Amino acid sequence: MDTGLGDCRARENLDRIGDKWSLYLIALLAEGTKRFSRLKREAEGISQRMLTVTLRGLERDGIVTRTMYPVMPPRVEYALTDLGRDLLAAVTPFIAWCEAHVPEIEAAREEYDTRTEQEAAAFE
Amino acid sequence: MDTGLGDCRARENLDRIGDKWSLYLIALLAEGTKRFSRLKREAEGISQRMLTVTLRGLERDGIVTRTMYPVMPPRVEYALTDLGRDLLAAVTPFIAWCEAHVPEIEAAREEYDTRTEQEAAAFE
DNA sequence: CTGCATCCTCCATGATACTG
DNA sequence: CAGTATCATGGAGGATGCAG
Repeated sequence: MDTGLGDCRARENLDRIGDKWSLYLIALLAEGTKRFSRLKREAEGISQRMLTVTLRGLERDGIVTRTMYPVMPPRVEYALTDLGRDLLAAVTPFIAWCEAHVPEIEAAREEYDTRTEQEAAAFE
Repeated sequence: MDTGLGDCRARENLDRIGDKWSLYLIALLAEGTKRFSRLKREAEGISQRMLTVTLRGLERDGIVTRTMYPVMPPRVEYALTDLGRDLLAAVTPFIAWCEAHVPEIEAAREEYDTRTEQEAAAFE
């Protein structure tokens, strides 16, 4: 089975998704065009700085568009591009997988942790 | 569109994939059971430490199995679990997306960079 | 061969304060 | 409102040496 992951390029793009906020913001923008302040509110826990930085990266990659209205106070709107929507669609199966297997994974972790603890104890 | 990403759990699992080596190793193991030294060879650029650390994490999450043969010299084999194979299948669309859109993304980056450079120059 | 311990570096992220 | 600038920091990851 060749997954194409040996290819450096696929791994580079993982970074676009793998950071802390990108996918989250993409998901929020999938609901429609939103302003900076709204994203700030809805992306729980994000700092202003990381919101700016992450949006810049997404804009640079052609995943979101940034529209600035020269009014006072400023108004800036962000929206997903077609590329961005495609991306989200491609990641959806993974998101579904996560939700489906969360209990399984947590169980595996607990089982692993208790098992290794016992081994550590037996070592005494 | 609800992507389920607001859910903290989905974002936690992104970490399992989003790190530097996990998905790479999963892809390599999709080709079949492999020994530590072989993974070390095939995962180009990985350090011994990160190979160990990453495999431990995957084992803990129930994504790979670790089988140790008590011989001299040691022989340890890693293999994907069913859960791991499921995971890889779920991520495949994303990998395909990456390969399909690499040129598009690189073009967007260049366009963005030259555009912002011009704006910076115009600011002088 | 496989893997742990140690040390070290760098970068992603966060906190805070300031600005058009 | 939507940023930018600055500083601080934790943790990911790499290098190296040792061990069973």
